[in-house]
Amino acid sequence: MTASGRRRTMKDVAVAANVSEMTVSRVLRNKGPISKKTRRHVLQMVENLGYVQNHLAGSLATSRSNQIAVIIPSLVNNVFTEVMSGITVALEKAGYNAVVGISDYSLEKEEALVSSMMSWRPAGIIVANLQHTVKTRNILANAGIPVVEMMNIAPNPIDVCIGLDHSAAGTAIADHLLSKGYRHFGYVGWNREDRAAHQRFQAIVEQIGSNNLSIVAPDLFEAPPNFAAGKAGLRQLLDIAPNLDAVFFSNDTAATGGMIHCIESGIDVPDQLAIAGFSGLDTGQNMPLKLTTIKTRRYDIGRLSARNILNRLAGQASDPVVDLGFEIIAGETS
Amino acid sequence: MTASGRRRTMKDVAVAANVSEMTVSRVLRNKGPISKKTRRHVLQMVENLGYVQNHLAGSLATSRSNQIAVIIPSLVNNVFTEVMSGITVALEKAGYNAVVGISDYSLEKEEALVSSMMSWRPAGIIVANLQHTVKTRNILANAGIPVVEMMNIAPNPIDVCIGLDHSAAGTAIADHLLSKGYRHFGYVGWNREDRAAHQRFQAIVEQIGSNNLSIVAPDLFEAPPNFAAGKAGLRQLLDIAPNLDAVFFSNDTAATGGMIHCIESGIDVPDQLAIAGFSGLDTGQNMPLKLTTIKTRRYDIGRLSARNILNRLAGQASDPVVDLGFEIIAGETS
DNA sequence: CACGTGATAGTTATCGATAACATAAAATTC
DNA sequence: GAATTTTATGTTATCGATAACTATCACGTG
Repeated sequence: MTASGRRRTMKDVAVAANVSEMTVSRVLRNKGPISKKTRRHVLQMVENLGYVQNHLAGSLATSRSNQIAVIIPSLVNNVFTEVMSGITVALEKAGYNAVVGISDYSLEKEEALVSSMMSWRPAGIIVANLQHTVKTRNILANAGIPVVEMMNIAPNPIDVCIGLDHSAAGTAIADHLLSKGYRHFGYVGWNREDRAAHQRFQAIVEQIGSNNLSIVAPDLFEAPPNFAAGKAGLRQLLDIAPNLDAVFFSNDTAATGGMIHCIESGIDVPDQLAIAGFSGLDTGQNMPLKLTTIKTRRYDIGRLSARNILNRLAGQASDPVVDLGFEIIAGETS
Repeated sequence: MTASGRRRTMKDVAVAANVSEMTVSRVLRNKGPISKKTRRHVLQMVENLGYVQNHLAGSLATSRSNQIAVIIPSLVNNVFTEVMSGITVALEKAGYNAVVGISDYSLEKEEALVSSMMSWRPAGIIVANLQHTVKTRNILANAGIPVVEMMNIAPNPIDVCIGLDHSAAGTAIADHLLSKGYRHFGYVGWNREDRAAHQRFQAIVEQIGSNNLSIVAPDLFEAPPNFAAGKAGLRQLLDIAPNLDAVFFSNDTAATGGMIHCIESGIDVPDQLAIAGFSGLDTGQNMPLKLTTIKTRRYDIGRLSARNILNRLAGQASDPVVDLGFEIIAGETS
């Protein structure tokens, strides 16, 4: 069917169909008036020649593209996978593509990625969190395209932010365990570069402090703890502080690992030790004991971030701050 | 710092630096001889103006880009996240970007994605698996860029394939359980659209059949089972066939769910029921009982797929078939 | 000291599309 | 049936860079 050889251009199609390039362009973009007959004929030639449009040229001419840049800290973290799913599904429906970069929780890498991606003149850009280098912020602020900072919210986003209030989430989960009567708290997590986790942690510490209690929070990891790290982390934490009666984990996956540690070590949950996570992942809700956690709307954060950009590209206005909230799941581990 | 207003072009920089556009271009690409002084000066102006190169124009002129298209079936599946990590890390090092599309295990969506992504003239393309529509295959075969089909291998890839032999993997895991003396087999999984899973399943069925034994494999799911589905799936399977002594899961996540079901239901693993997964994910290896499974080199598949493309772009040749193999993990669940 | 040689910088044509304007043919109006 | 829209198509200039070629200039050499 498609012949090999030199790359086909619009001209090839035009010649084959005996029309001008402009007509081909119009047919392919469904723009302007084209007779049914011409359209059919042109499309036939496109098919015959196996012609694929060159969006580089098109975008250069229109200075418009259907690519949306997305920069997230990690793909290993289940949370961002769900966010990404939301984004790609929403974009796909509108005929847009996501160009993904992984910053690995490094603001410097993020800066490099933003810079590099900008050079492709994306139609919009989605970044995670609100903390960026000065240069990143500068580029984004002057990009002239819709920017969404997702996951977290704050009063003054660069452009628009969509997510939840992590401080409030931290306070809420701390309150929950406090109200259940726990008094000896521990924390297993990582928040050196993960600003949102850090915010939650700070809120937890503060809330517990305001009840004149304290929390044991050793610096255990170099990255957000996964299942294995959560499991090992709880063991280490209990070595340091054996008399804890409740432990916060910085995410559900680590908390699930913690639960497994308890099962293995014969620690009774929640009577001997309460466990709380963050995210509300499926896995935690399907453990023998339903995990106490905070459910966030990850998929929706992705979906709405994408939609927000598409809407603004279509001329709609947007609130600068979109709070999708969160929900306490009072599980069986507390 | 960066002024707002009209987008800067290379010309703006050229004028500001009092040199030709070509000189600016040379400085920015580190190409051709440029005096130290001019280079410094030009870079200063770039900085001052906050100029960001327009790769659309550049790529159009050179018909070369630093974007690699990647199409995977799913992001929710942990396997592909690790693959993606491998890809992005490898690409990043070389200054390339990944453009990701999710096919959702649909060959039609894959076709649409391939078509759409090709229009951006990526430097290379990575797709998952070996099964594609005729049109997809056609486009890829005539794309004139390096193509990698990853995850699975077969004798005649479109261009290059990198992965493992799923039939052999199926045979191996079946052999393992057979050698342990299990005789009443069940299967929890999904393989309607997931060709690789289907291959493994077929090999399992065949191997078991050749020992004059059979396997109970109801059609339970609409998508690859996750943790919750694995858990529920095992329950359903045991309802149908209570006397099984060994169950294969199509992936580790589902198998882990199955283990949880056993813990909850007081089913003794492995004495009463053996469990086997596929992938060798971290989680399965950190359960109270180490999961019996097949370990695949997911990260490496991604990494090497990306490297393969980069190498070929640099003129190196490549074997058409790269088998990264697999490894049986004889865990404690069998 | 005239001349080749390498280092540095500039010119012109081009990549493949689309915007904006111009034109031709068909349909409508009076 | 001439005038006026409307519909369908073609022309030309342009988007922002780079390839390929050309033009300087400084410098050492026989």
